Amino acid sequence: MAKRSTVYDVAQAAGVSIATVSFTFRQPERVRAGTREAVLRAARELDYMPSASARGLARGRTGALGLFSYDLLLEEPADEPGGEEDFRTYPLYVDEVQRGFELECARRGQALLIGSDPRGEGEGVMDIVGRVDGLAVFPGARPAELLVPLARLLPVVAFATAADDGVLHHVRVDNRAGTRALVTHLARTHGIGDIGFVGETRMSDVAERFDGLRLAMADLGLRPPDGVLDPTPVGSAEPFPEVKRLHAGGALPRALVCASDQLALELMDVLDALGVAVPGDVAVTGFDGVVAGRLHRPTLTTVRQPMEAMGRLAVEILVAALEDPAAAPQRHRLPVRPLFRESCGCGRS
Amino acid sequence: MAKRSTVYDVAQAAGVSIATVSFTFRQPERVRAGTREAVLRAARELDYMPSASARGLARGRTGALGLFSYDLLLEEPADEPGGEEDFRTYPLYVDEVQRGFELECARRGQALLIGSDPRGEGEGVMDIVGRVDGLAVFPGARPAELLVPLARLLPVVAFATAADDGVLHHVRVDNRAGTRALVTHLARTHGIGDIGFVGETRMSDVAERFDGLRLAMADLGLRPPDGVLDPTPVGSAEPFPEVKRLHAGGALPRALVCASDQLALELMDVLDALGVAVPGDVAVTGFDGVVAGRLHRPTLTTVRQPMEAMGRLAVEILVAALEDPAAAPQRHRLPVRPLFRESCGCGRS
DNA sequence: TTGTAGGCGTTATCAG
DNA sequence: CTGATAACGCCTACAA
Repeated sequence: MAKRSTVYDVAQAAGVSIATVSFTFRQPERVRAGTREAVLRAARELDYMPSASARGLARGRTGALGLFSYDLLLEEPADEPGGEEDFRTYPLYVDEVQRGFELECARRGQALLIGSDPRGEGEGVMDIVGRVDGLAVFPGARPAELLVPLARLLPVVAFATAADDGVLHHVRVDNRAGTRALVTHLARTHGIGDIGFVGETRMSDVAERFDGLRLAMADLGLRPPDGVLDPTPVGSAEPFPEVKRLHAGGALPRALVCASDQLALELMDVLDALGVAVPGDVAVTGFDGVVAGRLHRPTLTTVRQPMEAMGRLAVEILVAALEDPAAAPQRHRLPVRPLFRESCGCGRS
Repeated sequence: MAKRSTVYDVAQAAGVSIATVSFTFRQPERVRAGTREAVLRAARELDYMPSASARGLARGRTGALGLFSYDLLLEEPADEPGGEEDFRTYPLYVDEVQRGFELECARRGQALLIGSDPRGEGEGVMDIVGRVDGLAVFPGARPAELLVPLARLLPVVAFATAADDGVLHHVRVDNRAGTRALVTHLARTHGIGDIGFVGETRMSDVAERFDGLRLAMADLGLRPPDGVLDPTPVGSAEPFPEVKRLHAGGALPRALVCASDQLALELMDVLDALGVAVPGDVAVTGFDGVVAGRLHRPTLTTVRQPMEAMGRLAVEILVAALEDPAAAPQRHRLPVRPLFRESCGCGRS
C-alpha cells in the first residue's frame, strides 16, 4: 500500500504552504486562480485524500452520524438448500428504519456509521460514540437509561423507547391508535368481540399496543383481557404454551392480536400445526407491516409503521441538534396505518 | 453539550500520566492493579469516550470499513396514500449485499461506514476514503477504472464489475451459468426455442448474462438472437419500444429473458397492458432473486444471487488484505441458483 | 493573498 | 511499571 500523500506533499508539489493547500479546499474562490490550479493539480497528481481523522481532530467534529443496535440479529448465514429464501428474517422493521436513515444521510451527503454490540457488553457504544457527531439508537435488551449519559456528550435519538428522561430525542409511533384500529375493525367488520393479545410488554412499544387494545375494547363495550398471552420472546423452544393450553381447553379467543408481525407469523405456524384455521377459526393480526406479512398465506392483517419516515426524521433531528445544541429534545410520535388483509377475514389484498 | 473528557482529564483524576491512561486501556494486565482501578474508575466517572479521530490519526488506521455506492436510489419518500407498499423498490439487490456486509462487520465488531455520491461528482469517494481502512464499491455509472488509483491507497473490493485491472479485489457471480440454466429450462421443460434477451449490456454483469444465453442456445442447437432488445435504462418514459414493435408485428419471441428482476417486472407491466399473457403467450424471466419477484403475480422465474454471502465475502477479503497488504488481489465468482416459478410456465412455487 | 505556528486527543518510543 | 515527549495530518487565528 502506497503511503497516502498529505497536505505537506501537496504543498511542496505546488510550491505553496500547507495553509494555502488547506485553504484552497475550503475557500477556493478566495485563492488566486494560479495558485488554486497549482494546488488542485498537485492534489490530483498525488491522489491526495484528506484524512478524516486529522480533519475531525482539528475541527472537533467527525462529520458522521451513527446508527446503533444493541443486539443485532447475528444469525449465521442460513444454507439455502434449494427452496425459497426465508424472507421472514429480512427485511425486518429495523432494516426499513435503517434504510430511511441511510437515504436521508445520502441525500444530505452525510457519512453514516453503523455500529452494533455483538457481545452485548455495551462496549460497542463507546467505540461508535467516539466516531460520530450524533447518534440514533434502536431499542434493545439494555435499558434506555444507559443512553442518558451519552446524551450529554452528543445528540441522541432513541427509536421506539419510553420517554421518561429529559435529554433524549424520541421517535415513536402511535401504537395505541394502531391496535385500536385493529380492534375496531375486528369488532365492527367481522363481529368479533373475544380478542386476546399475544406478546410481552416489557418493551414500551408493546405495552402501548396492549394498552390501545384494552382501551378500544372498553370503548366498544367489550370485555378486555386481563393480561397478555405468552409473554415469551420470539423464537423460543416451546412457543405459545398458553395459546396451546387454551386451544386444548376449547377456549381460544376468536381473534389474537400479536405484538409484532414476526410473532404473528410464528403463531400462525403453531395454529396451523394445531389444525386451527386462520382466519376461519381464529383471526390473527400483527404489527409493523414488514414484507413477510405479504408473502405469508393467508396474508397478514397488520399495522404499518412509517419506517422510512422514522429513519429520515432521526437524521433531521440530529442535524438540527448539531446546528443548535441548546434546543430542547424533540419527541415525535408518527401515525400508523392499518392494513386489512386475509388473516383477519378480509379478502385478499 | 458538555465537553467530552480526554485522557488528560482522566489522568488528572486518577493521579497518573496520560501515557498510563492510554496504556491501561490497551494492556490492562501490564498495569499495576491499583493503578488500573483508579484509571478505570476515573474514566467511568468522567464518561470518558476516546476520540476515534485522535486515535485514528495516531495509529494510522481508522478501524472502520467502508461501503460505497456511486449512484444510490434517492427517490423522495413516496406517499403511501392507502394502498400497499411498493416493494419493488426495496429491498433490492444492493440492499441484500449490503446486509451481508453489515452482518459480517457486526460479527467482527468492525465499524462500518456507508457512503454514497448523491451528486454524482465522484467527490463523495474522497470523503469516505479518508475515513476507512478498506472499501467495497458497488458498480455505478462511472467506469470502474476510477477505483484503480484508490486501490493503491487502501484495499478495494469491486462488486459485479469486470476485472481487467490487476489491483482491485473482485466479488462477482457466475452470470453465464445463470442464464444458461434459464435457457436450458425454457427449452427442455417448456419446449421454448424462440428466446429474446432484454436489457442493456454496458454493465459487465449483464453482458455476461447475455453471453450465457447465446452460448446455451447455441449448445442446444437453437438460433441465438443477434442482439439485445430495448437496451434502455430501467424507469424510462416510453419503455420497451422494441418489444412493443415486435408485438405489433406479431413477432414476439416465446420467451423474454431479462437482465434483472426489476426489468422483468416492468416488462410484465407493459405486456399486461398490451394484453399479452405471461406465461401463456410469452414466458418472462428475471435475474437477481429479489423479494419483489415473489410478490408479483405471476411469481417471477429468476436466478438468485447469493447476496448476503457476497457482502460477507467482501468483508473477509478486506480484513485479510489489511492483515497482509502484500497479498495478491482476490477474484471470486460465486455460484447462482435458478428459481423456477410461475412466469416461465411452472406451477406456483 | 499567503505563510507561520500552535493545537486537536491519542499512541508509541523511549528513558527512568 | 510509569512518565515525558514526539509524532499523526489538518485547521485556523494571527502575521506578514
